Amino acid sequence: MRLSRYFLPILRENPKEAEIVSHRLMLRGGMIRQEAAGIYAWLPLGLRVLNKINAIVREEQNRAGAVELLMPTIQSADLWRESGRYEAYGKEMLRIKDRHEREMLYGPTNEEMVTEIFRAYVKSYKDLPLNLYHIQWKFRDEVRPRFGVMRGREFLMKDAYSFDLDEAGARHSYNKMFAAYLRTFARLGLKAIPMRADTGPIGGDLSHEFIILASTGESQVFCHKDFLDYDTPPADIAFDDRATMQGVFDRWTSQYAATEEMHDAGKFGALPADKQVSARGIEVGHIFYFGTKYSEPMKAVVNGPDGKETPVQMGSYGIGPSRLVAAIIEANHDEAGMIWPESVAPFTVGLANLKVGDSATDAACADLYAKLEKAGVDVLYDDRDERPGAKFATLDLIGLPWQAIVGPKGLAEGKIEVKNRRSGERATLSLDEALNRLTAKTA
RNA sequence: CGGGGUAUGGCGCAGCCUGGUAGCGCAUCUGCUUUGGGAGCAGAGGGUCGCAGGUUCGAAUCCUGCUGCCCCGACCA
Repeated sequence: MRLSRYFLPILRENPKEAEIVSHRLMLRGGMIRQEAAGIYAWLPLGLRVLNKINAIVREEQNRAGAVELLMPTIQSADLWRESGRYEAYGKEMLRIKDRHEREMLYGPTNEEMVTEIFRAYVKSYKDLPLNLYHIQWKFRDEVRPRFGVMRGREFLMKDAYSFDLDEAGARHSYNKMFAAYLRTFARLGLKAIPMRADTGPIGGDLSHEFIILASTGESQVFCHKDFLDYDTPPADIAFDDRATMQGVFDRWTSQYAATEEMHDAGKFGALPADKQVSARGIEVGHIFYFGTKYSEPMKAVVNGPDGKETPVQMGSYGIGPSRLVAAIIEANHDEAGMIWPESVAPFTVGLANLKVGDSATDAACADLYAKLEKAGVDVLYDDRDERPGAKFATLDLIGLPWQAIVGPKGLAEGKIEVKNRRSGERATLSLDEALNRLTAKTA
């Protein structure tokens, strides 16, 4: 992409409303625009990151056996009356009437609807287990939205729903999502720690929040230091093997880890002092096992092997991709701006032409740009007629992992500079060497 | 939902107390000079001062009502 033809509205000054670093940087970097309290438009750069996160989330859901569909944002109130949550959910649910005065709502979550879909088609235990998920916009009319997309009213959520015949099966489904979440967050460059959680209004008796540690986190969390060094389950792990999945779960729940609400100061205090981690955390995922809470009132039943109708055992599993964009920034930035992990970077390489109009510089840039594109590298070519300082500042701000800096001084020696945004490491290379390095990095 | 702020060009702000030509920096546009860490000079454009009433010869400024947005607390992917 040529920057001169892109839409990247960078702000030089800090917007006054942005209190936390991710919000500030997302506004400055032209990633989002606030349209109302807690409601944001995703500008091109922000959308690229969001889409990359979605792609990783999707891959890991699919790997764990979940099946993607897409449910609507608008739901019927009647559906929610069946589960009893239409009254229970309260003011956080945005209620709407259509032209026929029918009561509708903008979905804050989808347990009811997915249960309705399930019961309409699945009648036999032979069709289980089943896990359906979608990535869809949700609306929760928070009393006080804040921190940009970290706590928006409208937000994107990946929500998966598992259906099993019995509790043992449901636990396996839970464990599969548990493992998939560990993999997902690791691929996003985050160290997420599962912590036992309150089940809240979703209900149920088994629940974990996935928390990343960041100084600006909203909640206080406590955990055993060893978690920080645990290995992520490999891509080829046997998701369908119950013992293997239980092993992952057991290992990642073997040490103390809790959010403030579930904190047990006594247990935590019993850990060796050098293993006690007390930090701020950001919740980036939440999984629940809630049995027949919805299947019973909504009559989602299957015939078991014994021929009897049995309400299915359910669980739900949420990840907030829009919140993750902010969370990743909170965990990856410096004074100059964002520092994207390569897996979610909006572009992998920023190519800076330091002297637009200089024929040698223009030619070298055009050549490198074409070759990088051909090699399948996402490259943002800063071909604007700006001074070098402005280009460096822009590239540092938007945090692309690699910067290829091409100017007349280096070209006189046949060299360009390749800079790593995270380490600050610079290498002076020939065009070919630079091309090799930059394509190798994204292989 | 309680408490506290705030609203003036795209962004950041001053002006309001004490009513009288709407201003500054950045950004934008034009020209020239510049070009390896957010350039310099010269010129230009852009604002019914959140909305609605009221007071007044005259309101960004004073009064009343409303709305948006932000912050602090209790709740949440």
